Amino acid sequence: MAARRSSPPARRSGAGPRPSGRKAQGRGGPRPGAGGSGRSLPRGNREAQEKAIVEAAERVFAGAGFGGATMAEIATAAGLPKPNLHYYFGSKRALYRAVLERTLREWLEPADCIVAKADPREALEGYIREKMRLSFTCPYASRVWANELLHGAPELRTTLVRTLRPLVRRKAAVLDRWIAEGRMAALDSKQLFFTIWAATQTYADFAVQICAVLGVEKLDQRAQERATEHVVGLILRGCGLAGTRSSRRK
Amino acid sequence: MAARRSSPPARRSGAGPRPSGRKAQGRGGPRPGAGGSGRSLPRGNREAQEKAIVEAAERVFAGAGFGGATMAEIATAAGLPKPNLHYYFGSKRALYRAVLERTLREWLEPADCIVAKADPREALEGYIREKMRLSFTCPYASRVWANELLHGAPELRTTLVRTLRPLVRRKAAVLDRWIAEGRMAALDSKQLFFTIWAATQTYADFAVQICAVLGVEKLDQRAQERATEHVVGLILRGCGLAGTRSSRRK
DNA sequence: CAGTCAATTGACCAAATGGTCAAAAGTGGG
DNA sequence: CCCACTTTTGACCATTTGGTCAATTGACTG
Repeated sequence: MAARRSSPPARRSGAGPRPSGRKAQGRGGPRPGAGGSGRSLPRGNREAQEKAIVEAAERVFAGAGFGGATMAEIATAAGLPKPNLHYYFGSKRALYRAVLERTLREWLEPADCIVAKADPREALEGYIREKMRLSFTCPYASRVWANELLHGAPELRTTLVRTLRPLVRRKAAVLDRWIAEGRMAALDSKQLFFTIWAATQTYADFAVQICAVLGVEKLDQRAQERATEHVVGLILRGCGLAGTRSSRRK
Repeated sequence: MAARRSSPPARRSGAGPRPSGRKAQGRGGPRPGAGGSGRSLPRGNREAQEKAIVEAAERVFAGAGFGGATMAEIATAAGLPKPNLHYYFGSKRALYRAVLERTLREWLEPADCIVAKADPREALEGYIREKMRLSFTCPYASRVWANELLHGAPELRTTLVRTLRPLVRRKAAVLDRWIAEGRMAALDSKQLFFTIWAATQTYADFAVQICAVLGVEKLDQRAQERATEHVVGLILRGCGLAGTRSSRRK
């Protein structure tokens, strides 16, 4: 755990005067190792590499959690040698944080449609549909996020308080106004967000369970639409916003 | 009585011809080892020990996932030396499975109240309330389960298909009958289960997020009741079961 | 072409971890 | 008290894993 290494990616700066134990000496076998190698990816610039690494990391972290994922696995998934990940991100934790930050953006964005001047039903329906769409199209991001929360959010507890909380406060205020104006049922607006998040992201986070119960290998277009209509319908009705027109498709 | 050993702790199954590497041996010397010791726990019988281990494991697995949890940590949490865990469960995976199996029972039980002869509103309300209660009282179990699903359910995919699926099929049939009889709104009964699970368990799985957004350290009795009334109200309304009487408290 | 700096990579290492052993302690019967 | 059997432990080990380095390659400039 030494090497705190808070320094940014490259920033190699002067030659690390690391005391380096360096006791070493040849282990028993020289280990041919090496083997193959041969470059494979048409490396692009720094940005492209970082993106490739973060995307690979997202998949691996989503599939095994922070503790279960290994840098070697991520490196393989990204098609790069392991030291490369450290070159760009410094440490496993730093890479993990990068993945989480990327996820946060996707997480907050959909709420943009909830504004005072919008129509309550349209705004909420749009929000739910967008959340459902993201659950189906970007399940990895949702899972990484879920995994982090599940384990107590060790990396982003402060982010939750500093970013998510204010956002929810603002959006909840909008809902409260709609409620006060009698435009939707009276309910706890913050809790409503929790329910919407849960109901929509369950299709990304717990997809295996849903597929197992439905007896399918994977949710096809048709099943995704069914699920979306169900969630939209149930929640809108729960909010007293049951549009007369069921608003087929988006 | 040899019978004692009925419960096959390490699955050693008879003369398990475990291929066990059984490599070398003859360590340096006999190693005096066995120094002080000083027992600490008033050990009970086999059953009590296993229970203590599983409970400790549940907490640790919930907090770090399968990959992030370590046997040493679980041993410490259980107040036992590490080899003890292996003596009773054989391996980390086996212990993990034991935890999951324990969780499964809690998971399925609450659905018992959903039977054809029951009143739709009362049955669903009771189910949701029980799920909420479990989320608040046994968050660890829910988190272990969630973590397993999140990572693709490598250990219990078959259990999902063989146990959960049939159960949902039966319960969904009950709901479908109620729907056909016009006793509740027409909706996809299986999807309804997904939504109920998600909406209720989010209070266990993602408690940190909820606490962060609400700006509290922990959900107290009052907050738990608020959350419960919210979920019950929203879903019942969504199912067209809005009891005229809001059914305060249970 | 030499010089400089970013990017790349194979080889290693120290620490952590799942798992194993053999030597104790109990425990109960004869 | 001896014997057979179950439990309990401290000490270890093989392997995995995050992380580091020195050396090398590539691109761009003067």
